[in-house]
Amino acid sequence: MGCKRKAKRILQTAERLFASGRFHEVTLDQICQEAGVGKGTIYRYFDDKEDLYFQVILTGLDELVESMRQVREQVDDPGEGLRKAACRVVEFYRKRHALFRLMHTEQIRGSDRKGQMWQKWHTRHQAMLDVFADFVRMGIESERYTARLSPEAIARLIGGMLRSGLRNEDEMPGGDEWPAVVVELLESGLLPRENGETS
Amino acid sequence: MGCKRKAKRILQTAERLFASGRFHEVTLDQICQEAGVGKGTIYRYFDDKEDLYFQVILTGLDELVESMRQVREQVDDPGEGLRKAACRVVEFYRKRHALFRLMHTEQIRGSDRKGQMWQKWHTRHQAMLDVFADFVRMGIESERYTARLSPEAIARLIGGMLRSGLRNEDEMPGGDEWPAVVVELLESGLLPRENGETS
DNA sequence: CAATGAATACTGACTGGTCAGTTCTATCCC
DNA sequence: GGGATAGAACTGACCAGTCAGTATTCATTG
Repeated sequence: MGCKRKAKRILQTAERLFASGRFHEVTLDQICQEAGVGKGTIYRYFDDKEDLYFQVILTGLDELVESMRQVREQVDDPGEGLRKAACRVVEFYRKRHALFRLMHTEQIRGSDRKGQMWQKWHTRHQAMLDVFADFVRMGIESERYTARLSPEAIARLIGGMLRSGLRNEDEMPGGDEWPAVVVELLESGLLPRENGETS
Repeated sequence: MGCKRKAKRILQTAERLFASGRFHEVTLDQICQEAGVGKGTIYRYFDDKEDLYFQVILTGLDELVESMRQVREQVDDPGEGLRKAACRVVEFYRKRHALFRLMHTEQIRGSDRKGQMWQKWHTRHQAMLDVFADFVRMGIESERYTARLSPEAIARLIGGMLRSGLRNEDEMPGGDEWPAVVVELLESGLLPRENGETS
């Protein structure tokens, strides 16, 4: 049982290192050295390298999901909700850029244990997107939005845009602004328009 | 100098295998076996495993860029251009799903030769996005669009959305439709609106 | 056209290094 | 004291990359 302080240090170090290089470029010796723990200690808390890798991702994603759900609880207005949620995501990944890289370095299938791991990843990622989808749905139900796409699909689009923005934040306009701007851009495509159609 | 038939086979096999697993999970023995060439032959055409990996990506990306540039030559209307370009991207990656995975499995920096490689990747990726950006710019200059974001930024957003869509095509509405729908959704956020503002 | 030989393309067994994972003893600190 | 930990030393698997030898191609010559 013991304190999980060591486990936490290992996770933090691993997060940083795994984000700075590919899986095979990061050695456990490196991790335990930089974390200031013995190599054996890693194996006290994690099954193997692969497990450690996934724990890094999953614990990080859990934090994000938790934070997103708060937004859903606290906000009623769809537009505001979408903007707040977007800002939340961006803030989170900005703070933990290492995790961002890691999270979106899409790794691959696999029907074994690794498959289960990606299953878990998928669940959490979905949970995050669901927050966006819920706000969109809210907007549609209250007839503020009209959409040719499902809320889930739109949620994914938002996710994709935020990801692109994060990857190139230097090209995005001032500071905390851009996530809101991006969401508004998309949102205004959801608003019903009386006059001319797009195409 | 002989035909590069073998080189091509190696590239094709490598594309498939690299897309199906992470870099360290794919062995050269596997590649040369499935490609039906001797291991040494790989080294006749490629410097090393890393080089092979990048060649797969770069040659693929080159094809896509070429295809995108055609769209720019052939289309004048911004809206139509964006839609066509989006469809082109999606078609391409649909045909070569392996490449899609590979392309967007963002690998990591590195100041050595690997850095140069990512430089090249970046150039080509930029070239692809530039096609979108050019159409957006065209729309802005002709005063059809008004945007709070730069054409480059918007191009990235489009890229992000298409990527999300491709990753989950099953959730997207009917067949070849969705790229156009997605672009129109964003485009309608670019059209000037007389009445109420979004926020 | 066949024979010759040189150049080039190719093969796959082998090697050396790397590293995940284990074990064990000395040490820490609760 | 006793459980947790450090970390050195070890092992065994694995695999990128090599290279000596074989096959193929092609130009040259009688």
